[in-house]
Amino acid sequence: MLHKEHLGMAIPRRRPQAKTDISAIERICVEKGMRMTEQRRVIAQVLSDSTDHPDVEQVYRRASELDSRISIATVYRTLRLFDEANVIDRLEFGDGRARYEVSDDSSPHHHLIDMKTGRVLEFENDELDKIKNDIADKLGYELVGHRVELYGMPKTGNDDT
Amino acid sequence: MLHKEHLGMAIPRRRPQAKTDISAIERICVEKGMRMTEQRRVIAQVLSDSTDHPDVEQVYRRASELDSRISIATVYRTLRLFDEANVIDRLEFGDGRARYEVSDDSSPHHHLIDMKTGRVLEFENDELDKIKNDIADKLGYELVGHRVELYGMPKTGNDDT
DNA sequence: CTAACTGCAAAGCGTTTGCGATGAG
DNA sequence: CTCATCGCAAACGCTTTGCAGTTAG
Repeated sequence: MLHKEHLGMAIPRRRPQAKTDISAIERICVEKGMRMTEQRRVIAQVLSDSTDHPDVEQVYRRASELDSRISIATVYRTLRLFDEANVIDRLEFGDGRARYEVSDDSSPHHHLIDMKTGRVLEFENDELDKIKNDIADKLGYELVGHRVELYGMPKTGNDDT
Repeated sequence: MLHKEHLGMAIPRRRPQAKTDISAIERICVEKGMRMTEQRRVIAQVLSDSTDHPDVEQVYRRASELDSRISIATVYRTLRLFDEANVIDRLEFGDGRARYEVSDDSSPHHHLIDMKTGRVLEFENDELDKIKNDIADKLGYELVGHRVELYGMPKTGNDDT
């Protein structure tokens, strides 16, 4: 999993956020006229409790621990639903399966994938965000989405799990 | 939430590159002790002639036109081979299938996907490349790969070339 | 009560692979 | 000749979906 980072630079770790997310998700479900089933509540719980970037299988396993009545089909359906409602973000790190994280518009970030351990680090960089927008603008586009992923090998001296 | 639908026909928008690519690919094949079969030659030809970012199906179709004896399994195998030999780059724009382009170390670039037409624009940005490296470095990593994709909607007044 | 939702199992889709046949070196 | 490579079709891994039963509102 993701532990505290050792480098004190501008490396915002993921906020150990409170259950506000769950109610946020529930609120949006209600707003969109969706039914708040036990399964959705559990999956929302799992997502907001996760500090990593779980794939479907992982969400399924974590949800099953809380409530064994959940099927993986429902996990797939629910994750897609939440993604479309912009409550969570679907990530793809190139290994074929999707990963998810709770959306957080207030602190947009990107990912660096540790090619040795598979760990995923998050980082923010305002300059990068600015350049992205400038480029899109210069090309005549309004930026509606983006994907910035860095893949790196830990430098020697970098203690890793 | 990045779901693109019609990325089907990306319009050519790549700098015209010389056929030197073919010999470059052949050279590398030989260097690595691989056999230069007719199939590989044809696929290399297709790739270096492509100015867009064809997916496997498209490479298969274009190759078939040049030589009908090619099977899609060979296209998959060859593309993977070329990718591993770093002759071509595998791209993923989020629609589930892989796309390919001939590598060009001399002018690293990124992609902006037109969400309206599916067209893929390429752009270079040294500052962006520098920031990427700085971030990886600061996090304790050596950058071994990256993926920067922008998704944009054409601004009004954008002359769709 | 009834439309939305779920579980299950089957299907879908892009990609990979086992195997016997083929051909490059 | 011999082994890398090929074509074919079956298998694979992740994801979606049709259907009949369940449940939130």
